[in-house]
Amino acid sequence: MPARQRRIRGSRDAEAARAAILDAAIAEFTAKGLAGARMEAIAQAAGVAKGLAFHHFGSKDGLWAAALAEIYRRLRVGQDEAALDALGPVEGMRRLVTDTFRLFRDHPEIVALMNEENLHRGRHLRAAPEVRALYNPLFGAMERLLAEGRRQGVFRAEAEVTLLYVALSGLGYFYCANRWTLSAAFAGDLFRPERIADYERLISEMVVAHLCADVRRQEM
Amino acid sequence: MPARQRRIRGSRDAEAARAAILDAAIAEFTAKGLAGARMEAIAQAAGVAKGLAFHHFGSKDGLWAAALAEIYRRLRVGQDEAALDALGPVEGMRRLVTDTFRLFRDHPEIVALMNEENLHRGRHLRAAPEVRALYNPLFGAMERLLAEGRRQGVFRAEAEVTLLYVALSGLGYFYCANRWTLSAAFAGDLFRPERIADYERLISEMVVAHLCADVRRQEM
DNA sequence: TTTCTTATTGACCAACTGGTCAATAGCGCG
DNA sequence: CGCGCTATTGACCAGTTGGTCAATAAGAAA
Repeated sequence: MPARQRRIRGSRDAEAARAAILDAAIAEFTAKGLAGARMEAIAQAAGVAKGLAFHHFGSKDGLWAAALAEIYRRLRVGQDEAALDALGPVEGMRRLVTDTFRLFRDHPEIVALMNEENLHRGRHLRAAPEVRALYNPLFGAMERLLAEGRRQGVFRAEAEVTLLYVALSGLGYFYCANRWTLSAAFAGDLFRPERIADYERLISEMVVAHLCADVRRQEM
Repeated sequence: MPARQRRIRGSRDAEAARAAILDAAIAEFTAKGLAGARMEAIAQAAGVAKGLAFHHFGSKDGLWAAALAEIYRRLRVGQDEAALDALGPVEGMRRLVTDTFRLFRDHPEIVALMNEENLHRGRHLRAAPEVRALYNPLFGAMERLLAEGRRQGVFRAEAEVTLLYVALSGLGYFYCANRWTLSAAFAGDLFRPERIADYERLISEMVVAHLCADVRRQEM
């Protein structure tokens, strides 16, 4: 068997160099944003010449687009929709909320790049139509949870999946994206483990409570 | 009576020029971010020489800090906590959710600047301790709503105000902050009026359902 | 080996950008 | 009126930055 993998045409290991540049770019973009990032700094962190980054990615924008695609790949693999079905509707939905929260917590680069991409009105993302398909399996799993919940009679509220997903993501996203301004504004580090645990409990209860709630609640 | 206001020492109207620069800066920062913004573009949009911006704000960072302070001022005046008490616990809380959502929807500059400030780990905000006090009246109003709700027996869940506020804000924030990537990823413009109305209903129900829910819900 | 393709480098550049400064022009004050 | 203070300008600058390019190295193909 060949030692590792078929080497790409050219020199030592083009694939590895490309990956190193991409990793360094994600780190730099996360810390400085698109406009604030420096190609020289990225190349240096990757241990290659600056020209090589342009050789592999064409331009700063090209590198950004590649970084963004990689981010969405990580987002997809972080959400394990297969595991949800086995948990049943209530626990499955709760798990989806906490997993999404954890994903944003553990991957600041996802949050940072999504923010920056929205600053540019999703220009680079619109050019990547494959991203849309990533959400299909997740939405499918959510549909199944909702249907099963209604069948069992525990879920009484109607819910549209995409809006529900937006709400559920937002609960986790904001906490992570605005970590610094929130901490500065209200005092107290939000990322202390017990605060995180409190919040995780709050938001999963919130989603479940809504799904289980009778649509006609007592009017005060 | 003097025509308008006492003019400041110096030439024509320093205050007006300062305000024009600040407005232009907020617009430019919103569109391009801190690193992407150009001092020359800001000055041109304000109709003044670039040097004047430095004269009034010292540096790009100084201008950023001033813009950020102005943003938080707008955030405060957009939340009318006095009106909440009159609505009673359920409707008051619902109103708080929808008002916060509307605030982020109508003021993209708040969302954009908060995002960028978090990229810099809240460095500029920590230097502005007056921001902390802005939240006190809001938190006070929330506390009163919660207490009244518990007294009436409609709110059965325990809730800590700051975490509840984070959750409630996140529901509206994410929808606006990620408008472009969400639209690109799932197809369909999120800002069509009926989608907004659907979402508004969803998130206010979500918060209220949680507060009203019995902590011990039926386990599936 | 020779050749062809491609990865990789380091020097180089033209454009840009935050910031400075000397000069000027209004305005209030004595 | 003349003095002093400050807003305002436009020219200027030095450091930076995305991007280019000719030269080189190194594997694959023949």
